[in-house]
Amino acid sequence: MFSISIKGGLPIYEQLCRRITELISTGVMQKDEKLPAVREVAKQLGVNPNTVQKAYHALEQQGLIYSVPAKGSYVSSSEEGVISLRKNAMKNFTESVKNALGCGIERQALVEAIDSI
Amino acid sequence: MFSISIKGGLPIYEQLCRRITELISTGVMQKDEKLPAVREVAKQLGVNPNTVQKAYHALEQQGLIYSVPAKGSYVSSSEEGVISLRKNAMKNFTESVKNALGCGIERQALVEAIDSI
Amino acid sequence: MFSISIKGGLPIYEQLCRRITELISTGVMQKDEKLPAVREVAKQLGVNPNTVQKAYHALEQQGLIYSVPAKGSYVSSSEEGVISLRKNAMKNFTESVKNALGCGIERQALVEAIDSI
Amino acid sequence: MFSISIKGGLPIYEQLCRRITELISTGVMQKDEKLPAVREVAKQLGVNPNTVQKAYHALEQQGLIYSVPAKGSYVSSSEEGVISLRKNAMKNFTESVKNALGCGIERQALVEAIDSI
DNA sequence: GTGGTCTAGACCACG
DNA sequence: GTGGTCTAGACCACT
Repeated sequence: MFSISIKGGLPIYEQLCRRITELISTGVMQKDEKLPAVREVAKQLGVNPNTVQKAYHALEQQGLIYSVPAKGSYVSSSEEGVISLRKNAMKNFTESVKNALGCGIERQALVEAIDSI
Repeated sequence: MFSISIKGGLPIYEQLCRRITELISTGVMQKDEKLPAVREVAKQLGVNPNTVQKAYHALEQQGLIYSVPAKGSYVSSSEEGVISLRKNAMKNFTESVKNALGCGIERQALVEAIDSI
Repeated sequence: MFSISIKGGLPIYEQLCRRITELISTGVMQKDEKLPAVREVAKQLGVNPNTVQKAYHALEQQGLIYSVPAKGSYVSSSEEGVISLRKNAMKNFTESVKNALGCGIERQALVEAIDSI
Repeated sequence: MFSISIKGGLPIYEQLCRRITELISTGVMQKDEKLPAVREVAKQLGVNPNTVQKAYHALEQQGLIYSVPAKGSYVSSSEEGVISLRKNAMKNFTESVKNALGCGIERQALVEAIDSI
């Protein structure tokens, strides 16, 4: 279901967060859909349950999912979820803009790049 | 000359790299211009000289600066480094734009975000 | 009759206890009034009968309700329970007020917060 | 420096969070003051370092402290810190108000209770 | 069987 | 020595 790459330096739990975030933002996982159990994901990836738990916990604090003890974890009802996603997306965006401007790329070039997508 | 913020989680040597990269790519520092001495920067920022050395070393490997033993470090004359940086920045930028659009953020909002920086 | 939200992390039996406590303390349920049967509540909420049973048992130990075997559960006639509840609520309240004032929040803001509920 | 009680059912990391929050909100710990190292606290309390780390991490996400890898953890410069504290205090406050109202306590009684503190 | 918490100990990058 | 991440395995409350 999920795939991770040990190399890349990125923490495993971070990779999980991004992958799940991607699945939610692209609509592959619908709201209130159940996520696979912590232990199941851990076993499938050959990873420690704590690592998966950490990812789920982080996603819950972002408002993307909610966990019900003894029941499971579910995709958040898209009110909070979308807000959180957009907030995060804007943060990444502004960061990349700062970086681009810092490299001498002009504003107009960025605007054109947006329109060409 | 340089300023760092100990907060933010970003390693100090990374911050130094980015700052110097910015100064070079924006033309504030011209080619063959001498960079301040490692010890001077370290003293001014109150950080360990090893940290500054690490930043200079990383920049040298990127081809952005070159070191002359017993003389100092200078801005590299080749423009390969800057071109590579811009290419990378544009890649990150387009990626973040795709992500933002995928979350339902509108183009206009992105353009406004650029102008507000 | 009762409604629960599977979110929020709060155990279902806890939610039941609070809801019933609320109904009793606000006078919606009068003394010696019969509570709905365990199985009925369970079926209606789609939860395990054991969960409802646990809630009723906890309330009985608090003295808020009493059970007649093979008949059902009824609101207790004694007002000790309610008094104890109010005492506890006031304790929590004053504690949160002290905390809020300690953070620099003004009295007026607290009063307004009360009125906006 | 810190003291915890195993009993009480409250998770250890939660107790740590509350204790540190208290120390900050009461002004015992000033802004940019260094918190004791994760391992040090763990050793002193006879608790696992991970547990302390969890508490520090939670406090960091709340904006109450900030951690600098390889340097230490520090009390957040009181801009974010106070905001976070007030936000949390108001949350607790409204919760206790709802609880009190649910027990049949009247608004006026709550207002009087505030003024008597 | 589920999520949540905890222990015991390890490795890493960084300063 | 510091925070950050990870493993291996355990116990608990709840459904």
